[in-house]
Amino acid sequence: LKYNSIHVLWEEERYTDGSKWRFLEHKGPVFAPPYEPLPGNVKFYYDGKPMKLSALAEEVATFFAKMLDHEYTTKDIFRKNFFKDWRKEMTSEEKSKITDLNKCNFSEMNEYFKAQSEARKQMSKEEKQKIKEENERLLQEYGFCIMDNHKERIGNFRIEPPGLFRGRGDHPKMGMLKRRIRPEDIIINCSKDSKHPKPPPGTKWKEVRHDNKVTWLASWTENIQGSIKYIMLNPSSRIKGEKDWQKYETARRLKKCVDRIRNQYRDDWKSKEMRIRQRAVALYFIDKLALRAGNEKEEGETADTVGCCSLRVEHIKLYPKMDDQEYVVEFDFLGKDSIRYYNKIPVEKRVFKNLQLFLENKQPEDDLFDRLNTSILNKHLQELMDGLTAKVFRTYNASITLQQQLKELTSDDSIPAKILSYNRANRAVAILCNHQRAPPKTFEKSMQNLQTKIDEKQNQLSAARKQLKAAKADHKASHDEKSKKAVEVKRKAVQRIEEQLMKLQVQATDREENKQIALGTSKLNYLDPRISVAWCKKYGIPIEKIYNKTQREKFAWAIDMAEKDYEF
DNA sequence: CAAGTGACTTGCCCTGACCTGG
DNA sequence: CCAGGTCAGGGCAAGTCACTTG
Repeated sequence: LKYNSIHVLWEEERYTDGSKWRFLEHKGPVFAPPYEPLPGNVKFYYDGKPMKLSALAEEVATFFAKMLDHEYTTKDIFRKNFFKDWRKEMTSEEKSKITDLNKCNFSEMNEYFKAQSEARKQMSKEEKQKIKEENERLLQEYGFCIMDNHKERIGNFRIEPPGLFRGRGDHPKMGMLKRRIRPEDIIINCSKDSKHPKPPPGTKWKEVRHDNKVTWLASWTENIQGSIKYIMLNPSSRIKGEKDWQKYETARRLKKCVDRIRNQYRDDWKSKEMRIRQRAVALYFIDKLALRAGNEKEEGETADTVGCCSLRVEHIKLYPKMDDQEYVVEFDFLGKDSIRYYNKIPVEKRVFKNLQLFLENKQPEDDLFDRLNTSILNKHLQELMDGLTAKVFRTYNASITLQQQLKELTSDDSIPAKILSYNRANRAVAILCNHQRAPPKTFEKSMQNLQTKIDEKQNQLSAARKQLKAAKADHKASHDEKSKKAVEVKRKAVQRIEEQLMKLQVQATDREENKQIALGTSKLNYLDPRISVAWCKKYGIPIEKIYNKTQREKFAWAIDMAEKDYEF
């Protein structure tokens, strides 16, 4: 019954004036719990002597003490930033006394927190249940809002607690104090005719506004980068789902005109104008390698990372010949989240010659594409196709790769084997997008455990086979019904063990191949879920094998829409 | 245009709840 | 029942991109 389906509802409810909702009511955010001073017996020592800290100074000290086991606290920049910000919270007396972080001893505090977390783990079932219930109550009260005619789950209704900023990679601001957010910092967004959220007793909101051109419910400005943080809805909400759907529809429109665009940029490699050649080579990289756009960043404010448009001379090396390949480009740079991108690829001669040209008379730290930035590139893309931006290529190439790989890899085999194929297709996309993860700390061990299980299963199998053989021999000798039955039983047993063994082996392969690759990001953000839904329907795979509960909620629209013949 | 602002998506990591096997 | 392992979900940092401002 299409009448009932989600996208029909969406079509009906879409506003044409850029407004995102008519009615919005919520309870406001949940604030971080207030600071609880340390018990008197837990001491901070300066220069070997115990020292009682003022509440504010103590609170900031505990942030550091909690992280003592972390590598961060050994880093110079982290320590320097922390100490500077900590001193700002000290009384003048403390400030004059505490002048050297190396003389600070937080270990008692650190042990106290460790003991606390240990105690939390040791809590009785009843105590744990009570906490769970309290969390559930908070979720029910603050975790939902009404947007237009729907009750929707809020994504993050808790305000971030104060603490020490941990940037990724070589971040110049690591260790700085993230200050506590108060009601006076919060802007509330809701509709005029709703019941407005109440600030905690004795406090005020910074502002209450009624802006239905945006989707957020509350916002505040954080003090590290001065950027705005938002409270928004959960991915399962209409407003997020609809946007997600649109994203994939844009990518599908790119599919229709990608040949034209590719021909265009290949032509542009020959342009008389440098800026056009640069634009064309950059677009080629974005398309072929799924690189990110690469906005400029403020130097010294963040870690030094780049994307396509911000690549520097030092990030690529050119090899006219390498092994048996010609015109090889070697990329080596830190991308988003300071994840290393390393790749060697052969390119077309024209691209290679252009790159040589771009490199002429430049220093390693100069921009590779000095006549290009993301704004220029996206303006160009917008002219090529309505709604086209650099990141659409990532979405398009990721989704089309999944679809192709599924066609290629799906075997006429058992369900576990099919799921391995799915994971491999997913993995191809993750590799394309360079989605990496740190190998899990328990990786080696868990591989070993799995291997042990496989060995055991193999022993079981040979034992079962022996028994089957014996039973067959027995039957040959006696030819009676009873022995015939015994053979059948043994045969079944062998079959079952074989299946179990196969399952374990598939699992081991999958895990090994996945050691340093993160599948989650592409699954959640780049792969048109309708491709996966269609694949499940086509091969009779239960959707639960591919998407867990949260993912099924996020992709409810796709599960509702896609039939087995869906084509991206 | 350059720089700044705002809104929204994408990304990796950690924690703690849950599950399983001994 | 407990210890150990796994995995979902939360947390929040770091991108993209449109738009405004000078």
